[in-house]
This record gives sequence, structure tokens and C-alpha cells, in this order.
Amino acid sequence: MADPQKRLEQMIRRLKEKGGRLTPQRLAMLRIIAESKGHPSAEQIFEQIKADFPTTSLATIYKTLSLLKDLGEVLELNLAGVGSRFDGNKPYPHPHVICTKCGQIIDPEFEPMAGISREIARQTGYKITHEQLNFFGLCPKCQQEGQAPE
Amino acid sequence: MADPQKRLEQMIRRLKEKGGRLTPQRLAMLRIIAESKGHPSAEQIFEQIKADFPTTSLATIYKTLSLLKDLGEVLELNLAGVGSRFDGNKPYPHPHVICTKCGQIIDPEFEPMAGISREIARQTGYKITHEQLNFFGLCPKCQQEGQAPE
DNA sequence: TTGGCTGCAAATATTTTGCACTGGC
DNA sequence: GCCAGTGCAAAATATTTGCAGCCAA
Repeated sequence: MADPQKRLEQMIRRLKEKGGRLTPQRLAMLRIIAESKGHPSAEQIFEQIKADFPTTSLATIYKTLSLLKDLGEVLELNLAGVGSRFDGNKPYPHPHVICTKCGQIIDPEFEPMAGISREIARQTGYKITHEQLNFFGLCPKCQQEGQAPE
Repeated sequence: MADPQKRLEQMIRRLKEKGGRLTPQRLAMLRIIAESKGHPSAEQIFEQIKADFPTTSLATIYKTLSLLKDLGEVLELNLAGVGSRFDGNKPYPHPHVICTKCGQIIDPEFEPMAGISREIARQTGYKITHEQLNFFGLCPKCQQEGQAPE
């Protein structure tokens, strides 16, 4: 888990490096992303921003997310059905475990990814740039609810 | 690689088992899916169907794909950017290698998936139902083109 | 015969784009 | 002051839904 304050500073640094401007909206957005423990959607970030900047538009959220993606400061997860989610804590590919009932997403421990990618690259001749490893299922809570209905 | 003829028969059997009807459009669609070596999109299936049934609508394609998904006879791949692709040859989760330039998708050899899922389930407490393992990068052909521009 | 299937159009959902105005640097 | 960023609306995508007529079983 990255330190939110450090992540925020890192993102601001990268933004300025690239000649980007730090508007109040962006600062609020970077804070939200740096502090988010989960994997928020554009819509969720939008809702949070509106608390401070009620006139903010979703388009701005998308534009800034796209910029941060290009800077390598957020990771976009394309999940079936639920649209895109964004991870500002670990902006590099890593596995995810997704509950198909409640939508909860957690990061499991799993190291061997790099080695596997190398093996796949060797086998296929592809030059692998990034990978995606998702596990879908029921989280412990949703399993219980399934067994003991109301 | 499954035998297209056998896959077709299997799909028809499952369809009838569930009380579904085998319309000419569906038969054509099942053929295309059973014979497809690649991972066609709904749009691509649509284009092929139109050769035999020019009045077919995309909605029908989507409805039938959804049905086949429920029957477990096709696998839907949710790929970033390119929309959904469908695999009728191996309708169970397996890894994919995707070229981010030309869109080519291939199936690499990779066995340990089941074991990894079990380990993740143990570690997280989730009940894993299916997984997704995608590698993105440049296929050999696109790598060459990148090195020697026109 | 009849209810599932088809095809058309309209509705949804999500993300992107165009553009005039604004404000960070 | 310049130009990147913002916000609004419209456009572009991708997929789903409603429904009247049709046809496979």
C-alpha cells in the first residue's frame, strides 16, 4: 500500500514535469485518487469531486483520467459489465479479485506474473507490454448471504 | 482445437435441450462460431451472417450470443478498447495474447491456471468461478513493421 | 397452434469530442 | 497574456430492450 501523501506528491510532480497545470479540480481529483483504497469508477470520482466543485463535468474527469493514464500514474481496469475502474495506488498491472455480486475488488498476493509474461513472450514471439489477471467469484460475505437467505 | 463439426453438433444439442429453436439464422450463426478459428466480435459475426441472411439484425446476434453464453457454449472476452470478442472453440476460461496494434488474438499454452485460482481462493476466501488472463503487446508482424517504417 | 425468434427502431450506458470561455503559470 | 483546462452539449460506441409479425416444433 502506497502512502497517499507520497502518491499525491508523485502525481503532482509528474503532472508538472509534462507541462500540465494543477487546477483546483485536478488537485481535488488527485487527492481522491491518491487516497482511494478501492478501485473507483469515473462516476464515483465524479460524485466525490462534486462535493467540492459542484460544476465539474464528467468529461473533465475522463480527460484527467486519460492524462494520468498516459503519465503512468493510474491503472485502468476494464472489467466485464461494470465499466472501467481506476487504481491510483498501484498504477502498474497486478492481479485483481472481483466479487460478481457486490462488486468488491481486492488485490491478492501474487508474484510470478513477470516470469509468466516472459514465458508467454518466448512462446508466442509477442513483445508483451502489459497483462491483466482477474479472478471472478463471490467474496466471503456474499457467500454467506447466499447460504442463509433472509 | 475442437472439431468444428462436433462443436456444431454439441451446440445444437445444448440448444434443443434447453427448449431453444434452431432457426436458419441460428444455424448459420452456430456454424460461423463453430468454425471460427479466431475470436470474432458480434459485428464480425453479423457481417458473415449477412452473406446468407441479409436482413439479419445485430440485435439477433447479441441475443443469440447471450443465449449461447448462458448455455456455456461460447466464452465472452472483454477486451479493453476493442469491445467484446467471442470464442466458440474453447468456451471455458483460458489465457489470451492480444496484439494492441492489429488486434490479433492467439491462445498460448498455459496450464497452471487452475492451481493459481485455487491458491488465490485459499488466500482471499473468495469462491472463484472464473478467471481472465490476458497478455497485451505487439505480435511478431507488428514488431517488424514498427522497426522498418515505409 | 403457439410461444420463442426475428428485425426494426428506440432506449441505455459509457466514453469521447467540439468549442467558447476561463484562469494557472 | 497565452494556452491548457473546464464545462456544456452533442457525438460516437456498444449493447439492450420493446414490440409486432413470423415460423420452427
